[in-house]
Amino acid sequence: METTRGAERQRTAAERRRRELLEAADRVVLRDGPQASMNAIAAEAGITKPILYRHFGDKGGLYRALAKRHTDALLSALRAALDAPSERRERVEATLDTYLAAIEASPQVYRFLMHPSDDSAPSPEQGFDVGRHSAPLLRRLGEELGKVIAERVDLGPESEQMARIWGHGIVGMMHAAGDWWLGDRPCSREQLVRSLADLLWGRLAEAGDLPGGQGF
Amino acid sequence: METTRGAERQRTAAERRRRELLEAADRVVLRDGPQASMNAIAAEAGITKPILYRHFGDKGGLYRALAKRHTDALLSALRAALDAPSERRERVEATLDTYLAAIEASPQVYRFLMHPSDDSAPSPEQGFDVGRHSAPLLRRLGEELGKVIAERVDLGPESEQMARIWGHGIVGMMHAAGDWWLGDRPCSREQLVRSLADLLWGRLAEAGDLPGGQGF
DNA sequence: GACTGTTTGTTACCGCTAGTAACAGGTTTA
DNA sequence: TAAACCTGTTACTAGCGGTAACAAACAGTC
Repeated sequence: METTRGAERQRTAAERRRRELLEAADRVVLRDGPQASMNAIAAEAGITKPILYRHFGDKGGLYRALAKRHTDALLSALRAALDAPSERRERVEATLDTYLAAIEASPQVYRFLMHPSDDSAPSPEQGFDVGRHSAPLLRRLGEELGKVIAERVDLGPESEQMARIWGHGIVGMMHAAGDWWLGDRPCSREQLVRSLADLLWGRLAEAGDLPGGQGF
Repeated sequence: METTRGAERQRTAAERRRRELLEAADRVVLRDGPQASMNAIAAEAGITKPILYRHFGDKGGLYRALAKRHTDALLSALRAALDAPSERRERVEATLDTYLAAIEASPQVYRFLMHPSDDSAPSPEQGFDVGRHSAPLLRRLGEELGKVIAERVDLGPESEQMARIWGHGIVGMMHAAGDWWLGDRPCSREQLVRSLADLLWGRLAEAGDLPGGQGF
């Protein structure tokens, strides 16, 4: 019986095809932005729409598969920075810098991951599904960082909840500052990293009021 | 000559109409989410599409007008909290709480403002216009907060740039944490506010390492 | 070799969207 | 009365995501 070997070969062929399709989709998204159409992606891959739909279900499926690749790559880079053997402050700065370097290196990828023109779920239900349409990458980063903080930092009672809050907060800080910085590039990356680390290190609390007007 | 009085009357009539249309759009967006169609909005207002287009140009124009109303409202609430006469820490907590209370009170509005299903600018150009597709509300909040910090806090040399960075960073922190919190509501608002303020007050730097594994 | 099922691919369509052209009636100005 | 303008309509376009129906190539089975 040739069943198993034939099936095997077909499966690997399908996987290779899928990779090819994802690479074609990647090129189109990098060229046209997140609003790239399924037609354009199919054309780039040299095929027609229904095949794309057979492989990925719907547009959201394709975009999710596409996002997962980039997200995993960024996440492992961040994990490496987070695990470097050095002082806490240095590790924080290295992590911030890794993230900023990544979004600086390929802003199109970043834009796709963060603002995916979100129609991944047409969502007929209208409950309190707020954040679900937000970029899932941010959530994932926030959760990961929260876990790392909970594992390594002593925050007293209710440590775990505070660690999760901080994880999401710090990731949000990094993201918003990076997004703004990437737009009009008002300073060097080093300066941005240092300023954000200073913020996390409590310089806001320490700084004195400026003369004139009420203090902050 | 009746010219001026007639023109006046017509202008105010047009403005009233515009307000009515915006209110109808508001209802639909609150009901259907940010992907509400122009047809649905026109139907809610009791008219047909071309009138909508005559008033607002395109969908982006309508959404921008709609967003401005809510943004202005939120912004003035935040400014009030930021100007309250009390200690810096209290003011920071009040501001965080004001923001979180607002998004808690009407998550649909929040979702519209933050994830506007961004087609406000079809953007034929494909330069480094990254953040432009992000929610403009966050940028505006970040800039405002940066200004406030620069005015009131003494940060030494290069104070202004650091203040802007901090403004965007703090707003991003507030936003990401709020977005996550609104999703699965893992703790009370007070606790969230306190934890974020603690983060800004440098507790991350002060906290000790947890035993086992490398520190953070 | 003939038969059957699965995979890969196509064309041609559906319903929906944003946006527009062209035209009809009412009111103000001259 | 006639010109100008505003408000509103119907009917259309082009493009989108998504699908049904069908054609060919290939596997394994009798």
